[in-house]
Amino acid sequence: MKKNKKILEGRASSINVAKLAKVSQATVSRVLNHPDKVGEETRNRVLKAIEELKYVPNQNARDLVSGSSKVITLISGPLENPFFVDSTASIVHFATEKGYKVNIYIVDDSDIEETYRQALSNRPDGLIMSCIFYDDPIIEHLERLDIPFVTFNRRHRQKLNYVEFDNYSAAKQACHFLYEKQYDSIFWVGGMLDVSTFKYRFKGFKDTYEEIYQSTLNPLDFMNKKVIDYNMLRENIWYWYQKNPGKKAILAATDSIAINLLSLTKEMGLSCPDEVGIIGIDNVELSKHPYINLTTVGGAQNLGLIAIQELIYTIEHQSNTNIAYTISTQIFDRGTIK
Amino acid sequence: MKKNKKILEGRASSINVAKLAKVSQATVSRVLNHPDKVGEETRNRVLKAIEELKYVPNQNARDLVSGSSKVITLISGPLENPFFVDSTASIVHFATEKGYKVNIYIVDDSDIEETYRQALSNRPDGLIMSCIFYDDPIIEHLERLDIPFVTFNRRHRQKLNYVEFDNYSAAKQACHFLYEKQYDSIFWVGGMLDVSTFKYRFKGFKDTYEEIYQSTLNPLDFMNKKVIDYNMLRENIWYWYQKNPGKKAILAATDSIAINLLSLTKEMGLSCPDEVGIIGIDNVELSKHPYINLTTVGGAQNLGLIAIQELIYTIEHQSNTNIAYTISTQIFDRGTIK
DNA sequence: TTGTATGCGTTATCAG
DNA sequence: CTGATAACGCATACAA
Repeated sequence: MKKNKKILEGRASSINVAKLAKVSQATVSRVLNHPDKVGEETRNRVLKAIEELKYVPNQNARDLVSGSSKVITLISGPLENPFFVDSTASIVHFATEKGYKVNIYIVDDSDIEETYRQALSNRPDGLIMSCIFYDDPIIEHLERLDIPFVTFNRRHRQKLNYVEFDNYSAAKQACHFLYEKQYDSIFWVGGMLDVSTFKYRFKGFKDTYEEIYQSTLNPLDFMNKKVIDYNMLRENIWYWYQKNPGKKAILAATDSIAINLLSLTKEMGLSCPDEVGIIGIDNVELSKHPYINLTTVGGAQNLGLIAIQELIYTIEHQSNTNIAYTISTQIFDRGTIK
Repeated sequence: MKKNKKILEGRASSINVAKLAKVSQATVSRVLNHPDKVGEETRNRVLKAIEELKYVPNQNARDLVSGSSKVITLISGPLENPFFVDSTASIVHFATEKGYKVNIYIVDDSDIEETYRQALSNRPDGLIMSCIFYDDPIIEHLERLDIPFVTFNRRHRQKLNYVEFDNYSAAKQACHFLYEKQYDSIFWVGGMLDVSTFKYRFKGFKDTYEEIYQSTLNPLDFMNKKVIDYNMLRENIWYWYQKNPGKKAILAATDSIAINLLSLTKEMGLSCPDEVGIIGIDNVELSKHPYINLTTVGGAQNLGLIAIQELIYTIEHQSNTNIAYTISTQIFDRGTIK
């Protein structure tokens, strides 16, 4: 008895509504989609039945008919990285605003195959991701599947649908900035070079360094690791710090790394910026907090936001033009470089 | 020509596969779901066709048949609040691990009606949320809809399916801690009392304060606002700071507020903890950063994680028992109280 | 082992 | 203005 009632109340379908309102199921559908094409009286009867049964249309069935799911799949990097906090927030806000649901996956550069498989089986209307490698086979797959996608922060070698900072010149700006501030020695901390972001930021740094400092970059003065081993990093930094006289700064490939470096150096007993300067790239929100107050280089716009805007535009206009944004950057001169 | 090929490649259905493999559609379905019930030779033929057409089953259609969607809807508070960063990360990780997709909505205590409507129309297998009011009509609705749900951080008056801190005693602990540290004057910054978290934390503070300090709480010594107006807050804090002699501290209802207060007081020229102590509640990850180093009271476990674990258990075991966790807390004595 | 037929909850087309 | 009816893509009971 009670169960029966529940079924009718909670999981009511348009057929149940139709019966109650003594109309055909088609009419119920019309009331929802083309109310003006239904007689006033009939409409009210249906509306009342809908209310009474707490009827909620099954979006799955709708999607099946329409062929579109109104789902956008977001494959984000880990939220321990404040960059992805910022981008996730922007993406979810904008997409929701536009009537899309956001399916979120959080990945770690590892175990990503399975994520793609699962994500794609949901037939999202679009895919937005950041975790792509410079030579990633997935791109080919996506093109074949003919599903709109965009990458932000990182891009593929093929320059297909991406929104990125001008990574090369961002690092260049950082390096110039340190030079102008008369730093004598720079230590670089980055990530694996199979990722466009790290690849070009490192290149930008290396080229610029060798140009302005007139010497080739010492292999002991940088670290590019997939997963940063903070014990090893501590040792390397310590060695570099002891060896080099003068004014010293660490250039981190991302704000996330820089913020971790703030911890590390403090723990090592090095005060920032007095004994060692630290500068990042990205200009994440967290860097603006006065207790972090990280000097960094970044853009005025949120890459994730640009990417989702473009993706949705592509979806809704069935546009075929390549999404290609390279956002220029500037220095945000705050407290960790003096 | 090209288009035709694309259609077959990208959006192939089981019927297309069936044709190519010269079997019935049902057999294709069987190959996917019960491979052992299909002849070896037939199976291989189907598998080859699947491969060739890059066939991906349409999850929507599957859901429609099965009635279950493997989707969990997460309605989270804003990611500007680090508490929700932590919980979102835990929830997404765990749910994905268990084979669920996570549909994420980010809300702001306002405009939440529409979110519920949209979220529910997707027929998620479960709902996990934090944004509920103490007297929220949605609870009744959810119960009628018979959809598994759990709230974390906040709970409903009815004590239905929640995971929360012991908010009353958390605030009590904070207040006692300040008393032991010989603070003479305490300013409270919280949120609207129509939310269980703020309601009980404030109550815990007020009761404890009046008990140990032997005086009723001065109306000028606290602020409970829905949206914190930092200009007004600055004035109120300034007034309180000037008026009261002795050792002074601000007790924030959440770490998020406390971390903002770190900014505010710094901007006001008050050094923390020397001129004013600050203590929060929640013990978010960010509070552990040595540059923030916030003294706070919180639990060892992540509320979101407990909640998602319980929710999935409920879904998979069709359990009917009420989820009710009240997690006890402790002081994390760091740098913002001396 | 395999095929046929049916239904899941919608929307849309076509008659009436 | 309204009611049948055919898809949408898949899973499954039932036949063969």
